[in-house]
Amino acid sequence: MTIARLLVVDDDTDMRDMLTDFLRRSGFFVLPAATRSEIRAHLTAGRIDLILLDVMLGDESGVEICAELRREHEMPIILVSALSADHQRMAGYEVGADDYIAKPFNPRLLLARVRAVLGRARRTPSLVYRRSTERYRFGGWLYDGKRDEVTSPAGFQVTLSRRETQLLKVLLANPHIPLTREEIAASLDMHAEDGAEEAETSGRAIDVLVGRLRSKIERDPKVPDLLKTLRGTGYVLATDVTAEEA
Amino acid sequence: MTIARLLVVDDDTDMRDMLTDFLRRSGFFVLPAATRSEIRAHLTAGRIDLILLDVMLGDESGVEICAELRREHEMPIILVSALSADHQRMAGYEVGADDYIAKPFNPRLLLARVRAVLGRARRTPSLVYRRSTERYRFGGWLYDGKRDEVTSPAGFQVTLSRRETQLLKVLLANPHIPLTREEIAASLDMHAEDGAEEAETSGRAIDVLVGRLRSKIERDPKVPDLLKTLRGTGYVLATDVTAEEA
DNA sequence: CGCCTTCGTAACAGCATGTAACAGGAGCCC
DNA sequence: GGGCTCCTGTTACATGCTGTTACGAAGGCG
Repeated sequence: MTIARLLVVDDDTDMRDMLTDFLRRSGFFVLPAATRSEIRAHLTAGRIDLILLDVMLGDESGVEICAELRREHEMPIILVSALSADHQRMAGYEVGADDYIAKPFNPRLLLARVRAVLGRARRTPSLVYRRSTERYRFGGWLYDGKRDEVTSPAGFQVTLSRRETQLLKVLLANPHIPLTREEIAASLDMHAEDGAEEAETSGRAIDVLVGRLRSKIERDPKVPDLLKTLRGTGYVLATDVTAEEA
Repeated sequence: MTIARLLVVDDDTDMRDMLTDFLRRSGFFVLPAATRSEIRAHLTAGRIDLILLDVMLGDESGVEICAELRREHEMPIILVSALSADHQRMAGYEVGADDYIAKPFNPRLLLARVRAVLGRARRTPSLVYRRSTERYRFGGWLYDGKRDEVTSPAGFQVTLSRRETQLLKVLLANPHIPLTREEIAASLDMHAEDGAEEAETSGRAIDVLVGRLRSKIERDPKVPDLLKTLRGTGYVLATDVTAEEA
């Protein structure tokens, strides 16, 4: 996970400072802004992951600015406002806001929303559409879905077993997205329904499977940690994935 | 099997996120949508293999949308609804839905239906999942956010554990800004809420963690005190941080 | 200087993970 | 069928990570 860069937009100095301070102390990189032109300046200057936008910006309407930003940029926007009436909330969502928080808000709640929106956005990959079969390139490796073969960065062919192939596919479909063991197991139709109880099987099957895939796919020390372990959680494919022309 | 692309349409954020998340973790590529216009946008932008459509879309009727989509597109549609009465089920089928699932539904069942419906025509995608790299330079050190590695001023690589990495990120995001132990702990999702009481845990976890990070990062006596202690308060990263392009 | 608080850190215990070894099963060839 | 090979889940053990504890050092204050 990279460090998220937030843009806090509010023309009220106190509120802006409070928000900025709070979010900084919560581990975010925060840029404060008060006007439309400052927003533009920051957007031009560097990457922004999320905009916290006050609905009342002096004479300007945050909702309008939100709509405007939405037309030109992709990053998520959270609207902040003292107006919490439902129709106003709807107005926010309709112009494309990812969330709408009413003041005064619980700091914990704000954090939760920010993280939720960031998480959601992180899961929306940027796409490039082309025509192709299904060959995926990831971290130098090539997976050919038609032949069920994997080619190493050096050009060596590696044969994967059924389980290993299934696992790789699930990972390729979810790059950068953490997957728990349970989710992986479900995707592979492992430890099917045990009637009612979540028998949790002997659990370690996924670990061993991941280990086996690693031993075949991560031999190259130049591209390590393709498959990262998330302690207490599961695993992630920590590399970009590209689909290729056949 | 290619990776299927699903469009999940529901105006209820929670339900939509739940569905999206579940299907993604089951190996599908999922695009979420909440409104009629979002549906159109996604359909225009790229291939969709299956649409999961909620019957109640705010003011709009999912059934109507379904009929409309059917007139213009060929892809299969599964209607999802809290209304399970037979006549409504029939209304769904009559407008051309390929299946009709009543909420609340068994996730396994949903998966089975989706896979069944997908067991028909399919094309092939091409997509790119990208992720920006982040590198930060601080006090001679370099942190590579993509590889989670730290390089010393002398050029030696240092491996950080998960917690150490998290801590470093929070510090990098807040250079020169004092952070209390509580703030750090919150950022690391430590000692979550203990129900009601702020149990304060045994407290010293952060101290120990800081110590461990120091032992790895401050070995160079030429650049001491990167990580300063604020007695009675917390810690500060006492150096400038520069973000680098990948 | 004496007392109390805060901090640094070594040692420890619990636990999650990596992995080698094993055993049952499916497919295959003779 | 018998024997072989590969695949796959289980088990057992080694390793590394993480929070806790304990104790001594350092800081603060009268």
